[in-house]
Amino acid sequence: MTSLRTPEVGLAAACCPTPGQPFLSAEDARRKAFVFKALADPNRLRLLSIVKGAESGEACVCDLTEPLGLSQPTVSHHLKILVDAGLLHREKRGTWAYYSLVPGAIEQAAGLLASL
Amino acid sequence: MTSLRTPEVGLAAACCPTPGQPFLSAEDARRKAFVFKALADPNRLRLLSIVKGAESGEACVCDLTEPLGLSQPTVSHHLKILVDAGLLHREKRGTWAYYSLVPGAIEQAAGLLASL
DNA sequence: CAACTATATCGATGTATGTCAATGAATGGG
DNA sequence: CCCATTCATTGACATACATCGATATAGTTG
Repeated sequence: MTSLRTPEVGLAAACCPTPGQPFLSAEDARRKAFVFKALADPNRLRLLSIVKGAESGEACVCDLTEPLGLSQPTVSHHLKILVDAGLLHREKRGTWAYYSLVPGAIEQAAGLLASL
Repeated sequence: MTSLRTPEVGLAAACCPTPGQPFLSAEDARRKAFVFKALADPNRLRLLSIVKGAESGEACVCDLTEPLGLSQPTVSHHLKILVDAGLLHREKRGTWAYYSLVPGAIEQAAGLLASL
């Protein structure tokens, strides 16, 4: 990605219905596609699944590297994409970075489909 | 696409919950990601939106080329991806190919998120 | 059968994406 | 203050993908 675009806020901007349009505008489509792009990778779905199923509701990178069989930089990369899409929340506590589901984000992403 | 893989059935195979697993299996993740991949493109979302909003519930390729500003081969390509994902249904009547939403497919795709 | 129309497929091309090894940045412990 | 640990960033590379023009296929009509 050239990434000179706006930081992209993910779900926060992709949830607005545009009633007057005959069909999905290019901008709305782009914003919604951005969220689905984050969901369009098996390893990212598994990351979401692990975080969702975690006892404490959160997981650090070191917990996520081994079950997926990916390198630490790769996991970090995927987590960033999920955070940018508004699906995961990142909290740094000491040396560790804890990732947790953004409340309601999954449901909101599902709602993007209903408002096509 | 190398496309020597199995034809990939999209939603039909991506909807099975696997209760015993600690988290999403690699295979389930792959199948679900396949559906989200189909949704991860702005033009494909707009195609779905147009078909959904069509009076008759269906649209032919010639109706879809102009509003998106894409070439006919490109539109055909995107439609094939949506059909393979189980989201659209294709019916050839005479010279025209009519595309319509697979009933319940959108809701089913949304359900994939709930069963992470 | 020939000509026309609507779609699909093919081949090429530029860009995006997933992945890793190497490196950098921040924190905590001796 | 140095070192170990945890995570993020960078650079490189191979693969996947979106797109188009050209071509093939199939149905329609003369």
